Amino acid sequence: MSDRRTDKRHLISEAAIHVFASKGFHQARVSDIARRAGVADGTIYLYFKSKEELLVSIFEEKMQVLLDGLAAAIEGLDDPLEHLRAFARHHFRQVHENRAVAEVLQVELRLSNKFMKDYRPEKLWEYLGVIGQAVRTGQSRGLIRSDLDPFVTSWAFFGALDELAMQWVLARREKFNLEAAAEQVADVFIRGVRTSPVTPE
Amino acid sequence: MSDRRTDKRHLISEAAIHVFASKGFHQARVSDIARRAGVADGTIYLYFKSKEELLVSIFEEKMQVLLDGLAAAIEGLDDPLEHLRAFARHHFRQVHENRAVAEVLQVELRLSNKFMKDYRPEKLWEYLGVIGQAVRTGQSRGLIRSDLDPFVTSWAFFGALDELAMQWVLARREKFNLEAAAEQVADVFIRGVRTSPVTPE
Amino acid sequence: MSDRRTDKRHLISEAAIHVFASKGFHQARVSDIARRAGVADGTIYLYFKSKEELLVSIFEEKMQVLLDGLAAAIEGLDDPLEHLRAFARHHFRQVHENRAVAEVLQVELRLSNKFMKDYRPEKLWEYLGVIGQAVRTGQSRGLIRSDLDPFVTSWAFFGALDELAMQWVLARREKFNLEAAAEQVADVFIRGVRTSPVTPE
Amino acid sequence: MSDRRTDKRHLISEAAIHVFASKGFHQARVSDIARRAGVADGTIYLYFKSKEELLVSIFEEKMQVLLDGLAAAIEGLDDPLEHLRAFARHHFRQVHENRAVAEVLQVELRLSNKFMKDYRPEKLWEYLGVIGQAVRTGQSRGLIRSDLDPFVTSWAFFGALDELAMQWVLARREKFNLEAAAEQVADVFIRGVRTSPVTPE
DNA sequence: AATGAATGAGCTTTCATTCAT
DNA sequence: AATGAATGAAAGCTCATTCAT
Repeated sequence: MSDRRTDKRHLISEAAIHVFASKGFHQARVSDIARRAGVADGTIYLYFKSKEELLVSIFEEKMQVLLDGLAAAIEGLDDPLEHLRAFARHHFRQVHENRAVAEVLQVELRLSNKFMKDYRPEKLWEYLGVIGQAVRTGQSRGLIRSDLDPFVTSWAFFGALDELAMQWVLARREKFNLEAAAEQVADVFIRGVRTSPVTPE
Repeated sequence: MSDRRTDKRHLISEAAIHVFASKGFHQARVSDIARRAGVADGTIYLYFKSKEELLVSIFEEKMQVLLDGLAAAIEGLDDPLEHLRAFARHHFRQVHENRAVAEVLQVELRLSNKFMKDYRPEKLWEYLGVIGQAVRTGQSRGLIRSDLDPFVTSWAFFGALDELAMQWVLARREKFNLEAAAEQVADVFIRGVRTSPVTPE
Repeated sequence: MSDRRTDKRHLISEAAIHVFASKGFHQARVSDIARRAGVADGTIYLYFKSKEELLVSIFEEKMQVLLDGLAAAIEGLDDPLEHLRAFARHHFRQVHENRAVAEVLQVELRLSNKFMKDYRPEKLWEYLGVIGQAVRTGQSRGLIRSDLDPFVTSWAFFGALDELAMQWVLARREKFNLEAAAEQVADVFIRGVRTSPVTPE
Repeated sequence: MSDRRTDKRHLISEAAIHVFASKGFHQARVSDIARRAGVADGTIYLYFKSKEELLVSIFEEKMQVLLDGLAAAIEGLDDPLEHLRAFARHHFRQVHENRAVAEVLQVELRLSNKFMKDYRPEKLWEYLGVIGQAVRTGQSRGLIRSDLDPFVTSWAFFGALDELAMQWVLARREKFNLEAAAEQVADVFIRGVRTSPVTPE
């Protein structure tokens, strides 16, 4: 049955997220994942081609969730500068709500980039594209400085968020408040990229 | 002989940088490094306790170079906002001049954080500390908004630079100009954090 | 299946006995054992934690066989002096019947004593205990000289048997008859330890 | 100079005895021996062909000392039965006086027998020969039972002594008195092998 | 579909020995 | 004679993946 397939696939996927998050991809053994999922080692290979594909699959799936949430988060917002703020809030909210997923995404982002030469993280590019689009829209409306490269700006913004997310995930005790950080980063970027002056506080 | 020891250690270290950069730490075999360095496998263990320690050693050494260069780059600059710009320029200049080292630092930053739970990348913190200090100085002089958390701001700024550096390193063809990117990121951040309004272009 | 597990474990164990016997523990490669057992190298580690544990396991198992056989051999014998003779006969019969096992036990006796500081060869002590018990019983019945230390006597008797067993195992051609040797050693000891005089031949 | 050669050779030899005794032959590293001897690793190879030859050399040298001492110990003793007692006393006295040497001899005796198939411990045979000669002399004089095989009797006697020596060496705390043990073992054997009856105590 | 026993390639590290100085 | 840096072969063990049941 398709449902059974989906259920078990999901079961394995969730187990993998937690194992990858706690031990890291390379340290995680397939048998660890199998045990946590309550299936036999071999069963994993009925649903995923390899350990690596399992990681990629998690990445794709969770990025899709991020993307869907992001679409909802910016829906109805007209001001492209507010898109940036919404992006930051949404990103950190997701990280906050699902730490394990966040950890795996960090790992995946890094490992896939460096080691899986073939793999193209297109979902990530799509995610980034939302920032790029906001920048381009802002520029065409005269709200954002036209001298900024949307590509550079997107990665810079995402990099800032991502690095903070990683630090938050790595820190055992909460060193800083994630929500407040989202506001600060968004605020700095919005001020930094907008064309109009801002009244000093 | 101290010279011989230093030479060979350096030889191995440089070989490792290139091997780690091209294959990644886990994929790199010790024998690859030995071959590239023109020494026997065992020789590596006369200079480094383990493959992992070799990675850490490269990280420490190169971070020290970064730190020394950074100190020179901000020397004589009074304006803390200019420290941020100098940091960005310096960081990207280093990445540009030594791509392989940059790749290893990316790997190290990521993997060490996740997998070498014990290791504390103090050199990195020191590096980050320069940004944090600039922020605090700017705040005390009324140049930088006092509502910003120096810790959050430091990681956000560094994250932006680091992500761009990684994208630049990963891109086979030059998708963007690193120097121009440094100016843009520095500019966005400086505008974003400063207290005084900026005349629109 | 319990049967399959037992079978394969036994298969590996037997292969190891022969490889250890012919090359010695240190010289024996795990892959030698695997090849002889007709399994893959890794399979061995499904049944034994390490090469060393494999050796210990063989020792324990074979000592248990020795112990069981010994119990049967002295059962029904009242005279403790006859226990000594039965011990010698039984020991040499086992050595004779299973030369490879004997060789491994020799190795084990030595290696475990010297190198595996933690391992306590309790089965061996139990084996020795049978001699000690015979001595103590003989002493309490006035059959064995009370000035003899049972501990010293046990090790001396066992040492005599063991040394002969080793010489017999080492000798390619049969230098001496093992059964006759058993009688002689037992006879010398029994005469040596008993209280009552023996009529000269 | 021959003296220098002899001195340094001896220095290395003594260092090796202690290292072999404390760690065992296989666990001992050549560099351990070199450090303890205060020479460079390579120097050892100016005096000994290999680590193994170093062990053999120690064995030969120390067995010669044993042999010389044994000759002195039985000199002037006419009664071959007393030769047995003298042998036991002498053997245990040597073990007692030089525990480290004893440990190495135990190891050597065992490991060389098993693993260095080519090596013939002729010094050991010579040592054993003293017991065998006493037995044969005793038999020709009618003091020792003629039904005993001198070869078997020699190895049995030596095995008894050797096993006790090993137990004594292995025991950290003194479990038993070595001198007393010598008397007991000698006494048991002498009673056991002699033709004439012994008055019960 | 599910199992899990079996596989076997792969890799870090050790250390006896060599040899240029 | 002495050194000790360098060598490089050797091997135990792991674990992703397969496949007979």
